[in-house]
Amino acid sequence: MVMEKPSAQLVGREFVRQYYTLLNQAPDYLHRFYGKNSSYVHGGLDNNGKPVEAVYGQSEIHKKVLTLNFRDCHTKIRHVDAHATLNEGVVVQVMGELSNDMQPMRKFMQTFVLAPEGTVANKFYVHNDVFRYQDEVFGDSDSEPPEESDEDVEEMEERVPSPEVTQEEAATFYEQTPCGFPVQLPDLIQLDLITSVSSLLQPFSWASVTSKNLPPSGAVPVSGIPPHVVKVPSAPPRLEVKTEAAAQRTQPRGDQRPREARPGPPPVNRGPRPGVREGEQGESSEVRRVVRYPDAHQLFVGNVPHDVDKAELKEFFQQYGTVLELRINSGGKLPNFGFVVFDDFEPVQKILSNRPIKFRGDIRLNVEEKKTRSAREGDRRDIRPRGPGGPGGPRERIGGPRGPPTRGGMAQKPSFGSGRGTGPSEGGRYMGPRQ
DNA sequence: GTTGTAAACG
Repeated sequence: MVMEKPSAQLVGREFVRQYYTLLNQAPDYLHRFYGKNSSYVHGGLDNNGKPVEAVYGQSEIHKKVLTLNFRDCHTKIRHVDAHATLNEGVVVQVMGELSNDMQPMRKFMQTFVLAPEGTVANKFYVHNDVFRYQDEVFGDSDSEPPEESDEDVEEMEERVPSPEVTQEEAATFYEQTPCGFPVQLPDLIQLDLITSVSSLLQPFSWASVTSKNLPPSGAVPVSGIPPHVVKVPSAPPRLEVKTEAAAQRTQPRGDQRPREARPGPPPVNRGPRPGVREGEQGESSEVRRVVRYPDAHQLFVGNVPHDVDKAELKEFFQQYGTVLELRINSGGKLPNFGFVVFDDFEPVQKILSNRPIKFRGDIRLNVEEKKTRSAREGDRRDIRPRGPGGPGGPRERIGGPRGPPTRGGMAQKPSFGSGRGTGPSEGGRYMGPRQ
């Protein structure tokens, strides 16, 4: 029959579905995706805390997989990129979160190189599989496995209606290679347009995907699929692989009630998640939700010259970190202030401790950590370190007779009169009068 | 001289 070549994206997606399904349902068979010359690494640190090396070949991979003790492994796929690559292959990059054996979700990135298997059209095997946990690579600074644990598991249970489809898919799988052990040929993903497309349309429904409060990133691009074939809801927020069986096994904390019977809304009290950055969703301009960023990632900037433009200011702040967004409040004659959003709290802290921040040579920007109103109210904190020599005693000579009480040294909020408290008061606050 | 936006279901 005439087989059109499926797009890389289609292959990637189909593969991803099969792979994580198998990982969940029958990890012992996972090695069948690989070939003699395949490479495989799945996170892990050696004794020195260095990421472990890959293993090669199907049987080594099989052993390796066994040591990883996959049990009831759940994956949240956040994003899949798939590109055609050399030699008719497809490179697939997956970002998501993985929970094994009831452990907390951990963020990961996984890259596959799928190579045509050769003998059969649209059949691929995994030539390379590179998996790393974010928390193993970055310190723990940016990834937060701990707090994720409880709520997240629960959240997840709630949102997974379980695609029955995946099961039957996996079943077909085994049938193809009934024998339990290493077949010479990897037995891979078999992809013909018919099966994959129909499975995309039918069993594997995007309905099984819920769109909680996600950032608008998870969209798996579906372009490249023959028009008549697939219509996927415009922006599937996230793809989840999970099975019914799996869902049952994972009842957290012994709560056996069915989801539907559970009263009340799911507990979703996570802080605002910094959204996806602006620049890079290539194709379709999807619905962009406005994301609130955590205050800690934002910098309040006052004393901004009236004639700055965003680009200039953004450029200026880029030297401290990645500026995700920058807004300037310029109302008429009002004093100019704005907010700089970074991707992390760290640049903010860096800036704060580098004060005074000079812009255009001599303009001191009034930079502060952004404060929400609630935060501002309570901030008359008296926790400031007492001046040298004790609470009351101006005998140490602070500013001078009749001058403003503290100036220079320990001043909490030296200027901008509003008397709002301060952030972490280190020395070197912005001292009011601009020059 | 200065700290937005939007939204609301209990």
